[in-house]
Amino acid sequence: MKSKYQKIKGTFDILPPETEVWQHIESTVHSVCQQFSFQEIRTPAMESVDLFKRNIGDETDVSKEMFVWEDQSGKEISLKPEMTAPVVRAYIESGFFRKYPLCKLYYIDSFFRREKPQKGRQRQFNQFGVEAFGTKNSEQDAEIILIAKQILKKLDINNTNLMINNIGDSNTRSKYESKLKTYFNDHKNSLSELSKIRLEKNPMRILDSKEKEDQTIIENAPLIRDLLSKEEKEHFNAVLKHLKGLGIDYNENPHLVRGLDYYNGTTFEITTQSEGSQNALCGGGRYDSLVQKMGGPETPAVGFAAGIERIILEAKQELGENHIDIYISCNDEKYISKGFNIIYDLIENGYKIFFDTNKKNIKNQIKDAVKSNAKFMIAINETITVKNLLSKKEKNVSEGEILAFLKNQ
RNA sequence: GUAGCCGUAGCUCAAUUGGUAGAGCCCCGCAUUGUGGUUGCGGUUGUUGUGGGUUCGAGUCCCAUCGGUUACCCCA
Repeated sequence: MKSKYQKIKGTFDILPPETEVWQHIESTVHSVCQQFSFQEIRTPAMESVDLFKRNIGDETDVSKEMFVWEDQSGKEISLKPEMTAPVVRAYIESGFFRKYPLCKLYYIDSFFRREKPQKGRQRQFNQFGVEAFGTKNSEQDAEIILIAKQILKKLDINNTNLMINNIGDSNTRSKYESKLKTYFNDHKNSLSELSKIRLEKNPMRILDSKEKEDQTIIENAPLIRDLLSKEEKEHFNAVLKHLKGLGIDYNENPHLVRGLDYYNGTTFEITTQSEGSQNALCGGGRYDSLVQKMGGPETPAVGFAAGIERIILEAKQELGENHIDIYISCNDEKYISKGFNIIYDLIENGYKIFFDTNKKNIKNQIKDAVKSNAKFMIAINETITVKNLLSKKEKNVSEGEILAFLKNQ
């Protein structure tokens, strides 16, 4: 029917039976993260807008995609577009850096970005992610990646590609950026129109260019790897060694750079091999300076975030049949309180029931019960009839005999 | 932000060069079947996304708007 109201552009309802897929993913995330003793964190849907502007950049492109408004007191508020900044805010505000010197957190949440919707990209979207605070050590990078891989494995997503890189610290990055700028400037005439614009705005983005004419230039571009310090190289090699030891395949991708300033060191991304431009399932890396920049103590950190919508596109999980144990028919007003007592007993004993509160006639209820895959039907009247819908046998029992009767079936 | 395609019953879709809007599925009821998954009969639902325009006449053409979709830009 034509609805008077419709959902906001770029949002979607998650309806049954598809809800089951979401529940499956969420419970997998909970169980894997908890196996690694990561603890769940939940933060408000909205934050002060500076939390994001200051930390993910004032640059127009990114910040204009936030949902921002002024509340009645004139305060600028934003729906959260990502989770790293809120987690860091909570981490500092709650003093977790003292309580948990090594602090391992995970989340599952909805985020909001005012982008043009397309496949795998909505205005309200869902991610899960993990963040570990308090150590610079390479084994923490590897554990984070292992968790990501393990969750995907538990979800039967195996045709993925792990790309990994080390982008150095902010010094290295700015040196690299100017080197890149010089290099691309020297080849400016062969660059695509698009990349000429990128050259002014964000030269590192050229490395991601899809334009054909850019590819050779990109191949021969200077690599950030060559600018890394000795420690950074050692750290990177150590991470790779851990991954090898775990049997996790990876591709070093020297062109994998993250858009935000706060990243440093290890960066990685897990992509699918399926077609489509939105093929990144999961992205993460180190952000050793963010906690301090946000007013906390110097605290190294590493984490990742993964998009649930895109994972669902990959998971293609079959929906299970919706099994009901017992279909309850209680059509006579006189016996409804008896019916409720029986229902309560059944629930207390772990049965899954469907109570037909719509009072159809018994014949249609039988059809309904069969269609719903119920194993038993209990018709409550003056007598109580328990019917085994598989064997088609039925028996009249007293209220006290129901549980025993069911157990013997 | 830019561009292409699309928008008909709850769902999937049909409607020949513009001529009064249809099918299957689902749902509901009745009957029937070896008184339960069969089969038959009947029934509900649409101002063809919305608003304008052209025309004697528009689902079909034009404009706008909203929404969807795909790609680009961007991507925390």
